[in-house]
Amino acid sequence: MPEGPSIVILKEELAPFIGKKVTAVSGNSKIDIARLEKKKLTNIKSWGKHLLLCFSGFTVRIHFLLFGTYRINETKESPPRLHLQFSKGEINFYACSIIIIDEPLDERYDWSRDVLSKAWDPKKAMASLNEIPQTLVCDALLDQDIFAGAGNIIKNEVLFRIKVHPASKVGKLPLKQKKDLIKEAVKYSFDFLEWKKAYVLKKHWKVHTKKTCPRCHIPLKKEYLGKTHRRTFFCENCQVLYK
DNA sequence: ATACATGTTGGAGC
DNA sequence: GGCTCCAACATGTA
Repeated sequence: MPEGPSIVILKEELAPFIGKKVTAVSGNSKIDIARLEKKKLTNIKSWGKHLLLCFSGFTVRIHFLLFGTYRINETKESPPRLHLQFSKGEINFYACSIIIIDEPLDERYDWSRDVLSKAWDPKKAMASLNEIPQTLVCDALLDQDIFAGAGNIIKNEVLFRIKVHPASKVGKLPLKQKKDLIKEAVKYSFDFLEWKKAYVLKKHWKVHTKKTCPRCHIPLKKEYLGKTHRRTFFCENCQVLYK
């Protein structure tokens, strides 16, 4: 479910509920659910993998982690973490992390860090990368403070596209590769978005979950790299190790 | 059917 | 304080 583009798709799917009043609310979330009762959903935003349901004076933040799911105008067997009933239609969230944010969102979120935001600022990303020369690029791409919304699929595909080995140190990357990293993190995220919408995302994976390099046809490596130990697919031949 | 996976947090230990 | 490791959460898929 997660990765930023999937959240953007959800945000778009939920747009018809903006301006509508919550007529009933329930769920097993530990947040003070009653606060949503009779409140109008004023807006829906996203920041990276965060879905933000805006109400007057507070925001409900949904994070789907690894297993979270949702249903719009239908339900699943399992009890919803949060059920929002409207006079026409309903939204159900399952197995996700939910919190209420009481401060203004602009104080909590730096929109220029969201790879899918219009406010995305590549210069800030470059400045952040320059502060972490010892970090491996596979970890840097998953750093939500730098590339909010990028996930493990995006990580693997971006590094293959720019021909950089995941265990390369950020500080050892030539300027060209660093610029490519930033540019492709955004570009691939938008490709991901379009492919996901068209239900053809997996078809376009070059290395993620793959066995053979589509470029040179040797077997791909699958290793658990970086401090996050997330599975990493790469081609030893096509992706240069800068260390 | 057992293990794993598009993710994050908090706590322990060093 | 910072870093790493680990458990916890929870569910569809192979």
